[in-house]
Amino acid sequence: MDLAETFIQEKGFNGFSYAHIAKELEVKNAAVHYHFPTKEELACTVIQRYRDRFQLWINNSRIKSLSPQEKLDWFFSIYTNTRADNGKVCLAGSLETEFTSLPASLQEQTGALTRELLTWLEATLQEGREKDVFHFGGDPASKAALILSSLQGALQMARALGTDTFYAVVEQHKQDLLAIA
Amino acid sequence: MDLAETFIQEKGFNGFSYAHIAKELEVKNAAVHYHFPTKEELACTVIQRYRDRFQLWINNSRIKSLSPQEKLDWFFSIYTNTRADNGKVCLAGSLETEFTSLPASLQEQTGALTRELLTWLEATLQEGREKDVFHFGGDPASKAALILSSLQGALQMARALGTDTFYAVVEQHKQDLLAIA
DNA sequence: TTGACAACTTACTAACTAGTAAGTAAAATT
DNA sequence: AATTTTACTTACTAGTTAGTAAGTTGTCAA
Repeated sequence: MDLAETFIQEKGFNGFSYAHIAKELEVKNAAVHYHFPTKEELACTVIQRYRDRFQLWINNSRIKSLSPQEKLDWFFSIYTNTRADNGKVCLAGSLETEFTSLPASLQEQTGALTRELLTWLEATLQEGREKDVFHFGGDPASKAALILSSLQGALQMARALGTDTFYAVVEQHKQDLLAIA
Repeated sequence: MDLAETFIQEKGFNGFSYAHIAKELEVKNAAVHYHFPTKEELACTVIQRYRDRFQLWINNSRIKSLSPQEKLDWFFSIYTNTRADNGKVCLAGSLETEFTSLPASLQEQTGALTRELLTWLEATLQEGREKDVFHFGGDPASKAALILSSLQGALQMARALGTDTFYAVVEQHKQDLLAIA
């Protein structure tokens, strides 16, 4: 599952095979099929684990007790670490790019994951605006979608333009949110 | 080339084959290879054409004479039309997601395309700020990267969450840029 | 000690992948 | 009219894909 998750983030769902996983584990093809009969099931389990992990994090009292700025920094750090880890890309972003060629169950999982990320980010932005530390106009849901889409896109862009571009985007988001109106 | 461009935007570089193109054209596999010996060459030509088209647009006097707001609206409309066209995704974004499994020439083309988009957007943002119609802090290059990455990401996100999410992101960008400080 | 089960391997299939070599038929050039 | 070129088709290759069926081996419980 670790390998599958890595491969999806590095090469996409259509970019890896059972053979790739088997080779890394130094086992045969069929050994992987024994644990995950179909590729769809494998990927589905990987996304579910990813979702569970995120829910565990955001329900952790350490994260819950952070200030809005600290929460946002923590959220950004997820993406910064993803970038630092061999130029990986957001799991949701990778799957959305291949969305139309994905089995239905994966499309649903991808949607669910994206909605969960968006929901938490929206709540954090709203909390920050109420506490007068974030400044932005419009709907928190729209601003959350803007930030999430940008982080997704920036991880991809960084592959072509380098990590500096990714950092610039993150800093610009902070600038935009924290600037006194 | 039209079909290849569409396929890259719909299924990704690794998501289509010579057979797909041949079938659509009602010719044989080898007929496509006659015009484009390798898949790498085919995709390379497609990206080059896309780049040329963009350069033609931005050097057109009709686009050049637009106000910064109108230029930005025009730029957004490219992505809105892409979304409307069967839920396609940004060419650069699609290629960046598969970047690590792409031949070197395609990686270079992808980088060049992204830089060209970014350069134009940066100049437009700077022009708008100088004319006091756009308001944002920080470097225009960073703000350009933020907006481009977000448009890329929003097209992908819209596949999982629907077109409304894409529109919300575009409106939020306008809100952010045009809000009086 | 037997037997059940988990975790494999061996050996395979059918479909698809990019790419090629040789032949063909019509159009354009000489 | 003869020749060349363009745009194919037919027929193929070698490699990869997800997935399967049948057999093997070690572990653990009754």
